[in-house]
Amino acid sequence: MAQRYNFRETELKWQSVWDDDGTFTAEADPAKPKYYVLEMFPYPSGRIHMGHLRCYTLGDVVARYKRSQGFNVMHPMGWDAFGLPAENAAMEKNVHPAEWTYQNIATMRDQLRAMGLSIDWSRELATCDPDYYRHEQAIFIDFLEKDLVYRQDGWVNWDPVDHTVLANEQVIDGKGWRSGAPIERRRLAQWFCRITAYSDELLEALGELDRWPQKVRAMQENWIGRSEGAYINFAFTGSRPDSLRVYTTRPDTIFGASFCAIAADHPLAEEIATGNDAAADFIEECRQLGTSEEAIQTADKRGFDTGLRVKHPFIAGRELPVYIANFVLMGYGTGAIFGCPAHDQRDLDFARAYDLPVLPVVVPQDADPASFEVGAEAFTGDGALANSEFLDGLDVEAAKREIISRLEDMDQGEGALNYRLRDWLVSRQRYWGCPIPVIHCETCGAVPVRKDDLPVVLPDDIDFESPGSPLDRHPTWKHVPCPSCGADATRDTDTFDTFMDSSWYFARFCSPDAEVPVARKDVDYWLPVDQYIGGIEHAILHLLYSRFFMRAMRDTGHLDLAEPFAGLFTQGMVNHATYRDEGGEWLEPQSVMQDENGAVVRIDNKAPVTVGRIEKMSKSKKNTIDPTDVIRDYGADTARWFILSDSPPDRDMEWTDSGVQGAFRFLNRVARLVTKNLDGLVPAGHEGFEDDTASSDLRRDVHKAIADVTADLERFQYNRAVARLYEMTNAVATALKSDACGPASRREALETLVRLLSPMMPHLAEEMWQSLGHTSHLCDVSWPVADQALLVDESVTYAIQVNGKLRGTVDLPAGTGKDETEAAARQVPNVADSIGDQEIRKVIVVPDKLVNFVV
RNA sequence: GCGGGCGUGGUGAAAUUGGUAAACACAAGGGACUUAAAAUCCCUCGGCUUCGGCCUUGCCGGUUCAAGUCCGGCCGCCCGCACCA
Repeated sequence: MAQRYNFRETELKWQSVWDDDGTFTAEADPAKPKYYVLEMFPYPSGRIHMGHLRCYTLGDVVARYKRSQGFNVMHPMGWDAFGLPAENAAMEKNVHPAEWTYQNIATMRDQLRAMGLSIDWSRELATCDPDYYRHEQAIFIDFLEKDLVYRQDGWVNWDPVDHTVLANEQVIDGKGWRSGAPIERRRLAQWFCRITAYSDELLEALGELDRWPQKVRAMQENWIGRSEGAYINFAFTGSRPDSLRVYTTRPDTIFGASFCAIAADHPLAEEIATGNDAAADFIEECRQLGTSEEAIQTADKRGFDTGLRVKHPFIAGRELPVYIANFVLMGYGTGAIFGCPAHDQRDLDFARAYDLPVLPVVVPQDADPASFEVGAEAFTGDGALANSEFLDGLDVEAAKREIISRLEDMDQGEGALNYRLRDWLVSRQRYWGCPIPVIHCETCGAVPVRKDDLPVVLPDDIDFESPGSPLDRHPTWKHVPCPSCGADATRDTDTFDTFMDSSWYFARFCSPDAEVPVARKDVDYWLPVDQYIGGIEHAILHLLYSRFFMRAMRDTGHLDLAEPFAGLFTQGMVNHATYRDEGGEWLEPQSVMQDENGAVVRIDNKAPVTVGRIEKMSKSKKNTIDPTDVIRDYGADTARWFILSDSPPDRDMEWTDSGVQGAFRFLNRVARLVTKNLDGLVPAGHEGFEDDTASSDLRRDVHKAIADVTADLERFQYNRAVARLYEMTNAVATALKSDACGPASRREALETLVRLLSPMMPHLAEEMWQSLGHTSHLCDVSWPVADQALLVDESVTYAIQVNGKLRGTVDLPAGTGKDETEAAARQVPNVADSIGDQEIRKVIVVPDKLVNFVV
């Protein structure tokens, strides 16, 4: 009996062949078209998980497929190696962060190698390597000189659990993105990247990223949050010489203004609070108010009358009260607004609470201006201006233009674009990150480290015993002379946000050994990344920062590129059912089984188990499967095949043991199919085919499969490609069972099957290719091309409809004429019955498709 | 509230973008081989049916010879953002 396919031996064999031959080592070659495939590099947390397996399998299919199409493919791998978990491990297990990190990298590299990925390992990098981060420090210094980074004292987001500040993007629902702890506000001097310098460019360019998911583009658009409006300066009454500057998107409603309001953090509010306990109490109250969604939605609109009054810019003698209000945010616009209750819901709620006037100044098209009133809901639609002197009768857009032009003439304001996007805070009070290459001197201020003195290396002897920043506590490291004046000075003891590390690693991959951050000729050849693959969770953070970084690197002369990722694919999550015992404790999938009645029970004591929701694999719910176990038990090809097979790659998928076994069965079936049919083939390399009916039919099936699978791979529809290959395998197996097909057509069928499978199950494909008598390696063989002549069928099945409903089918030779087709359709028995004695009013004939009788 | 997406068998899904709905797989059931099991192979598998067929893509309506697909209105679910002035 035929031996079972030995996946263990075979997979190891081909992995070392590829390795020894340097098969996947890429070299820049301007004569060849390049293709840069990249998956988001992993954080070395300890072991690879199913999300990695899915992501890297998807990327490897792209890489192998493009390679077989003649592209010069670069497919590198590296490690996003700085970050807090290494420090936590240091505290919990008393191991140095570097040691912990490099051990994890070693483990995970082996795990990835076992997947049989077509990776160019010669380009491997780790962001915690001084040879990597010295270049990041150099880039930062260049940014500093171009004013693309700056240091500023201000309110920042403080994570009290991770003991560090966070960027706005890292605060989710008012909580730290890693720790989940409620964020506190602190005043600190910190480094910022001037991402807002590119607000408009980052927004505009989204329109050209046509190979990005619509969803990600929409999310970035919202995040950048462009709005058009105006600044208006309201002069104070009395002797105060300055004015209150507000931002509004509805300057047209100025005649309906009944108050102004400022944020609790507004400088004016702080000024008032000194010497005014009631104001100070109110401000404190606003700060205490939770930032959670629920707190915001249920919070009443509340204000504190400062006693200050401002003058209405267009109505002589009209004065507006100035409140400190809990619904005004310091972080948007100027932190101050004018309130027009009739046309803004928040302003209306506030006006009702404090008994302020509600005067409609825009009336809907079909309403009577004399009687139109606003009740519980503000009117925010378009309409005609009213009660607004010179604006009366204009529509909203025209009124905006008019009022802005008047404000500008009076020098009391101007039209403006405003963005929600804030500058990116990159300082972190942590040890395991890239040191910020700046020295603080009492006389010279913040001075960049001289480039010759780079890298600023992290000290190894570090203590994690007490809280706070380990670098700041280090006895000697921070004490250095000022590079400018030579006096005693101190290093910046903060490190970079790790998103800095990942904002340019894809560029470093192009020239991993260069003495400069990026070698121009290499990035010019390889960038942009043609296909980038990763999780949707980076839709804003990593992807937005990287887009900023390329522009900033462009403007500091490192490269000439704006968009780093021409194509982006966001893969779905890997889910698994969850299990709980009678006590409600989570159980691992390995510890449950089905008993003889089909009920799910514990393996050890047969106690009943509750099967819960199918959820994202997570340690806390214990519903994880270790990819390495699957590879050990079934092989990498099986794991790859299964993860591609069931669900579209961008959708969530469910990992099931039965699905894996199904994939395993298929693999063995392919191996059996090839091995059993080796006898009686023409030799490898034979040209020409038999033209008998059976052989031609087989060849037609084979070439249709080539066309379909190729189209599916092009469009990232790997689940369809898998289904099509199942179908092809069934067809080939059936055809080869009889002796009717000729030896050349049989060889073509088997070889084509193996070639089409190769991007997804590369080891088995190589092995079968060798069994078929080839000395070349399949990964060097070009992708099959479908013979167009074989894609056309000799006969087609027509659908015959009556009034659009299917009533029968008929087989006719391809290209049959309309009249002949209609005549044949009338003969179909059920069709004649359906028509009965009704009059046929119309006949639609779609060539080679269908006939529709309309009665 | 704003933005994006989805809704098809027991399950994951497919439908060449308006042209035979449910391909392919998983699960389930039946059978063959075997002393037995594993492996393998074959058959059935949306609903109803008088076995001729008829009906079926969240709900209602529309366009069309023809709608899972396009348009309008509901209902439900998922994701992102949000007192953003």
